[in-house]
Amino acid sequence: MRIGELARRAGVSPRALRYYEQQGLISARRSSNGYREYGEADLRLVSEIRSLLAVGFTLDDARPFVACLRAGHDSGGSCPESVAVYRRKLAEIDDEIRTLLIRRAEVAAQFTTACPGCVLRKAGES
Amino acid sequence: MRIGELARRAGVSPRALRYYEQQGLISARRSSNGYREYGEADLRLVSEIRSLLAVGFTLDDARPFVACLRAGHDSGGSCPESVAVYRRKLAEIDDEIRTLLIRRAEVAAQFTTACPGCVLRKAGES
DNA sequence: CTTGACCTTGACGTTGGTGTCAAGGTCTAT
DNA sequence: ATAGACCTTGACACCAACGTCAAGGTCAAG
Repeated sequence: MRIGELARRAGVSPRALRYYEQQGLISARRSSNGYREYGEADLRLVSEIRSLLAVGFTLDDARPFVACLRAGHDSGGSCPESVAVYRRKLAEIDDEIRTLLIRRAEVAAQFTTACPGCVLRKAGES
Repeated sequence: MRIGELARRAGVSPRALRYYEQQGLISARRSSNGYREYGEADLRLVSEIRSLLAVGFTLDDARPFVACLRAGHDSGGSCPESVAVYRRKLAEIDDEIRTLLIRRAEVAAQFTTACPGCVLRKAGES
């Protein structure tokens, strides 16, 4: 299939697919007229990439998963490198959550300090 | 005082101060040689901006706070517009926290689906 | 007079994952 | 032959808050 069909089937833009290729995540053989030609396995790769991006992974994070699938594993996340990325990502998310909780408290503190009493009243009164 | 001194006292770079000016947050009169000249009130404004940026506000968010101080209020957060920003920011942070919690769960779910058993073992085993 | 610390404006680089032209080649159907 | 649906590469735009040069003006001290 050509890039347009893969894009439709995977729910991405052709532009995105070219970008993934440029980043070395996917590849395509070329037909005689220069068009990219993809197989079913590529749809699989792109789907994996998409589901990872959807949960906040970067394309760089997705690399080991793609490699894992290409290596013949039936799951992109079953290789040691992917597992390492999973663990790192979970740690990163936990970190961000902690940071946000702290920040929320800091903002609330600044708020009450700057305008004691404002916090409990509705907007517009003060 | 000139830009360098204000920068040192506020703990920012001269570049940042010029940027704040370009964004309309602060202003400076010019001495005869073209140098920016600041007063103590400006240090106050910059400090306000900094403490807001430090907790994740954008420069745009900081605008009402600066305006509030310029209007003579002793706290940048005591004006209705600032209060509205505080509320909006708290809501945004809460949203981000919720999003991250959901994402954490999704990643963990993908992880266990992709590699059941990996989660509990140490890295490198599989 | 010259060093050197300060100041000026202007403009490009950073980060990620595309969107969106531009300018053109290819192929199918009518 | 021509419309139009597809493809190609290349390159700028985006968002935020600056960092970092470039190329030059200003001023006090030695």
